[in-house]
Amino acid sequence: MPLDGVAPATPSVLAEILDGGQSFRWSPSGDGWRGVFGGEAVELSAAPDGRLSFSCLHGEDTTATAAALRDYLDGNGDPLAAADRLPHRSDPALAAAMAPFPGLRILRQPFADALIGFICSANANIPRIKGMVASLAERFGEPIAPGLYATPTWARLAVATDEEIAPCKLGYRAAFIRGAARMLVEDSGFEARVRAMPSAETRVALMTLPGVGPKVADCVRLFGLGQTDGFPVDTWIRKVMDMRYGLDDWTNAQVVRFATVHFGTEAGLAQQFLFASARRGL
DNA sequence: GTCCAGGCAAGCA
DNA sequence: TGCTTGCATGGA
Repeated sequence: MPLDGVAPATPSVLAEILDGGQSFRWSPSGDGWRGVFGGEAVELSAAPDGRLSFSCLHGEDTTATAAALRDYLDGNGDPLAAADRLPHRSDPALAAAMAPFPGLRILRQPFADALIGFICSANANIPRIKGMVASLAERFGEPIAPGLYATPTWARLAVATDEEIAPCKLGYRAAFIRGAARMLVEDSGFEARVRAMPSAETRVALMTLPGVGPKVADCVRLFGLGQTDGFPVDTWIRKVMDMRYGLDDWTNAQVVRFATVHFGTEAGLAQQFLFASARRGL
């Protein structure tokens, strides 16, 4: 059925939104996508003109799923207006990166989805991250539709045994996931507290979790907490900033500061345009 | 077989 | 504060 109240996205832009490295929970299905966020499982597709439609893969209450999906896709935001607030008029490299992806937006993922995904992301490529996240969900999450499993709870992950978690092939990330889960179970107010913090404090607080350094903290801020000024610097962004902005001899911390000043409150969206563009070799 | 991957933590200068 | 190294493993 139609998904109202969400800015349009062409099929190629929808693909970049869902499967471009923000979330690791979507896979191609027919002419659209099938995926999970939190405890929702849906199919989602875009018409050539950008109109979105979806179907709920579980339960009866399609209205609640539509509302959740609208929020996930930033239905209250205006991606074109947000993009226009970026300094594309004076920044040709940014303008070139933006052109292929009109309507690209930052997903508003559940905190746990972002934290689990990006702890797993350390030193792994996107296909592998998707495998790790799917494996964790299948093993520790509740089944919600055929072949689809909800994001595991912290409580369940906190008590995962070595034997249980080994088949997920997380490598050294297994200790990070379990350690973070234990901290979040121990401190049940953590998420609400960091949500109420200013960006800089949120970043420091997130970095107290095992497996969360500056880059993962910025990913969680941006994708899981709606802090749009987050500017994660990974290997791809590092290359872009070196080549296009001449920052070769800057540290990552300096690059983050540059991006915050140059791109402003929508720095995260700029980052996503640059990331998408770089990864496609544009 | 080699290189790389949406890095982090620990050790050290 | 900033640099170096080790880390588990699979994808390309």
